[in-house]
Amino acid sequence: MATIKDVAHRAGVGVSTASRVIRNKGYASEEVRKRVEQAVAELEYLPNLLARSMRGEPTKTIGLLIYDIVNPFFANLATGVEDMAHAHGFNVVICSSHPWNSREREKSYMQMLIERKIDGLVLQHVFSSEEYASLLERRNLPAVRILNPQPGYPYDLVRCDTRQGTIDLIRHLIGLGHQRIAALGPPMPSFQGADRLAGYQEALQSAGVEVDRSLILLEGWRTRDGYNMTHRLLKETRPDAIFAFGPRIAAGAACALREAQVRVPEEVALVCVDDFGLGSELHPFMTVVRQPEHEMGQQVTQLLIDRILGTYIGPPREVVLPAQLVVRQSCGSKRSEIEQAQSQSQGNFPEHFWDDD
Amino acid sequence: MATIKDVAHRAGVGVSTASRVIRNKGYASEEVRKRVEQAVAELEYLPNLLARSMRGEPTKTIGLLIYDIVNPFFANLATGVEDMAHAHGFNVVICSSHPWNSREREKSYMQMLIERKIDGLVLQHVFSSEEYASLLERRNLPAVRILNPQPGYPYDLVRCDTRQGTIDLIRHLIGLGHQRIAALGPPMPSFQGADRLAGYQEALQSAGVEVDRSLILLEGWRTRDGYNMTHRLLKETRPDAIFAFGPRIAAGAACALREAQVRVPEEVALVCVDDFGLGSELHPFMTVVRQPEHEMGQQVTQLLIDRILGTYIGPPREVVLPAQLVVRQSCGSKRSEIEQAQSQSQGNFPEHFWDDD
DNA sequence: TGCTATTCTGGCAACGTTACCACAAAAATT
DNA sequence: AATTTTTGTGGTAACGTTGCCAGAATAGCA
Repeated sequence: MATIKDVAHRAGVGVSTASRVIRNKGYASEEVRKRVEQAVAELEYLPNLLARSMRGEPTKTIGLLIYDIVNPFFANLATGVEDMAHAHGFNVVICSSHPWNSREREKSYMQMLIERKIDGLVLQHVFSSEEYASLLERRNLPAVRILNPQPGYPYDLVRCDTRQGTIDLIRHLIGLGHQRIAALGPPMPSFQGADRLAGYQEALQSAGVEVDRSLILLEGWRTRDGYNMTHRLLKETRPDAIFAFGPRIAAGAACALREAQVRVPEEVALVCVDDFGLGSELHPFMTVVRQPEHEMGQQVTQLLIDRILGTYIGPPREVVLPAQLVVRQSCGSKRSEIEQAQSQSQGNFPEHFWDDD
Repeated sequence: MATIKDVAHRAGVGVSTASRVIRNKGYASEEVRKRVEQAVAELEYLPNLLARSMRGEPTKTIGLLIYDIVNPFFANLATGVEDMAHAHGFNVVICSSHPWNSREREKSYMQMLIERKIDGLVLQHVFSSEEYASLLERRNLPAVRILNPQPGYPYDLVRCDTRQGTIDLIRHLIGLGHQRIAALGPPMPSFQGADRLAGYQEALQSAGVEVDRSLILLEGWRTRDGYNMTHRLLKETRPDAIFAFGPRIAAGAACALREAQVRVPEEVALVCVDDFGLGSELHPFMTVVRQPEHEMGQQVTQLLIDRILGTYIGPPREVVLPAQLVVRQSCGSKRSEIEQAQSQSQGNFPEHFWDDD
């Protein structure tokens, strides 16, 4: 309610003077400074950021466009973005387009962010239309990408090397004695899926294990897909291990395995990419390879802020972070008494709970 | 970049006329209308919302202040808020104060939201200081609360009847033949915790089961707390069932039970309030009582928008939604062959996966 | 003392938008 | 034909802020 005018009036000074004191910029006598500060406190004055940014100043706000905030993966990303943004005095407007991931919704978000005069944009979405790129370029609004590159457009990008992560994970399985490792993923023109599939095949080949096409099922990311694929798989064969491309697939697989009375990890190992949040504390204590979501969010925001402030000008940068192998218990198997012994010796004791502070 | 002036100039009309066409309000000839629309399209003009709201128009933005967006409970809440907000043409700025839940951070968020001239505020936080209430009242900024009331302030409130939900849950356990039911929760001056404790005691008493103080442990909400409490509990006694006040406690309990080689649900049942997201598909397939987070988010936003638009003026309203009992498998026990038979007949087949579309 | 430099202060324009007003033209009513 | 009403149009002020400038007071230096 109170404006700078009110403050100035109450302090008995001009608006410019009040403004200077408030922003702590330019000359002001000690006497005046005190009076203005008093007035600010009494009126609980807070500047109107809208008016400020109308003068062309940055809004100190960045937009974050992600697929689904309910997915803990993206939620962690978002907090990483928020962390780094706050550290630089920026605020974040999170737009989670799911479950209305229609084109219309995507566009409306984009427009809203521009209308609000955000200073920059973190994008995870792959544009469904070229139109959006032009919307950004026209206003030369800095934008950076996380996870997925935008084909044909050279944005700064932060991603995780899930190919290598998958290799680590599969090698770990092979090291435990598993040979027939099934792979459950999404249908194939898929950026995230391709890396995992490639890592899977590479790890097998480099270990001299034959890649059996019948062990690869590519039907979807959802829990239900994991469930269905596993049942189909078990009808035809009995693998040593199952590698799920994502945690939801893995959860569906765990479900199906239990129904088929196949014990994890005694009869079949089960691993996946990305973690479970709370579920990591539940059976079968999934061995996973984690993407450092929080750090990815931080880094991509750093890149964006460099662009906004002009700290970095130049060709697009790409930051690739390593994935992290988290060995729990779902990968142990009868073939690896060594590993089992080790895991038993330390019991089920979790070194870290997911919500440790 | 392009302003309404550019549009007007290109269409060969005055700014007011362009404005009228763009907002589709007031007179404009067909001829002119067409030219302006053409100019808008060619320039990819988007109005500057900041300038608009400087004229005193609402920003069509609401703020959401919650504890932790990574917690799926709050994430679901947030999407509920977003859903309803979007349905009314409002946008949402999510502020997740954890892990910097210091007073300072809380205040900085509050100020930021006010500076941005949001139209209203959804609060989950309990103010750590009276100061904040005055900040809102002074600007008579509409605010509503979710989950926790603010002691001493009559805000609209949406909450869930977890007391009754807990009663349903405990009665279900008693119906299965469990008598010695342990309760694991947070230390007691706790709003959320109190309801659950009350429900627990009420259900036992009304069923004529004696409340055994030694079965009640109140140490904290975290996984680690659940883990520690369970170990301590098992050292002294062997309950029929464990009721955890929250899913993290339950996960810690599951962990500890496994370490102690106590099988769930064969030897001890395990249930809790609030669901697991992905983890609901993992063993022990937890029986829970769910709060309808998404609907709570929607409803509280509806209350807020009523206040913003002036659709409702009057005393504070309180909406209490029922909790929903979700029976899975962790509650079955040797004492209830009936229930077990039933649950076995349908196998582990999950009727709904958490990410079904 | 006079001169320049420094410190302090407040008025004014501008940012992009829309409400209001004035006016012109056309249409409808006497 | 004279009038009122409706339709169409553009200028201007205002929203709250800050940059710029002009000017006043003070200080520093011959």
